[in-house]
Amino acid sequence: MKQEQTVKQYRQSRQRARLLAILRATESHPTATWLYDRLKAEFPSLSLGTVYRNLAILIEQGLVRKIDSGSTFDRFEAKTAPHYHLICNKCGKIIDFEERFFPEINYIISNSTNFDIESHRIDFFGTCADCRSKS
Amino acid sequence: MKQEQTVKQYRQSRQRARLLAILRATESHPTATWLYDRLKAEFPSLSLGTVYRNLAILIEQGLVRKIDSGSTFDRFEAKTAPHYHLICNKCGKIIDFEERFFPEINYIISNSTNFDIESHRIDFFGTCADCRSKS
DNA sequence: GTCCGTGCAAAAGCTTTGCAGCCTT
DNA sequence: AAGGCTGCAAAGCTTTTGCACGGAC
Repeated sequence: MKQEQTVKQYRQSRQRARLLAILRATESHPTATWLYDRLKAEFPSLSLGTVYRNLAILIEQGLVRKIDSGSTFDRFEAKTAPHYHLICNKCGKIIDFEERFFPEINYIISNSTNFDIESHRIDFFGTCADCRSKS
Repeated sequence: MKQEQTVKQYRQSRQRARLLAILRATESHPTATWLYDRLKAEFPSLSLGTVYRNLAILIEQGLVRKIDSGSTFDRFEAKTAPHYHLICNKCGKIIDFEERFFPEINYIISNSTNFDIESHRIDFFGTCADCRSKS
């Protein structure tokens, strides 16, 4: 949350490199613990603190984004093209939706407020196909 | 998060009634602690647990909504007309924006996915007028 | 050699919950 | 009288942090 004024110099770290690789390779939007479990297979002595610290660094570098999914814990994703999220009310799964993007709404809103808009996020809530077929 | 199958019978509670009243009377999007402090003035022996329990009940009744503001703590609002949020990146303030609503995007997205969309939320991020004038 | 990154463990912060007694119905 | 609601305190969970050591540069 805190923003550094000076640009930090980061060293290379195998843990962080792999963390980013895993995040990029997965379709899901993992929690810190999930990433920890996954990474622990490669680094048996890994600690959760390292995962959080590296996630914070990757976020600061703009490579990763934190998602507020409405749960008690955060989810993360590697940042790619702008996209929205479909969040299932039943199972909590998050699905990316990249086919349509509405950049114009930033201007629509900017023009009718004295708020300086830089970005927006849209989350759609409903029921995913899996959960629908189960009921 | 857990959803009850059976419909619960709620009794009246002065604390809950006042909690909702305060939430409806405020323009801000308070945290649980803010509501606690406010309500404690009326109920000196109030406990934070009661605030959380009543917020959960009000949410289940559909009268209150929890907002994921990207902070470490939750914010709440009494549910009214559909609206979006302008969230200030500098001070964290949340401003309601009710002038424009885009119900049609639910259909746009529904039509190009097999996701059953019930609702959406849009949050705009940027800088509020106060913070802009300060810099 | 410097000092960032890591592991370990403790701490922090917000939220939830068990329990006994009170209040609503 | 039954059972939700409350206060109190303890517990729970996710996330953060202090410290000493190892690794990157």
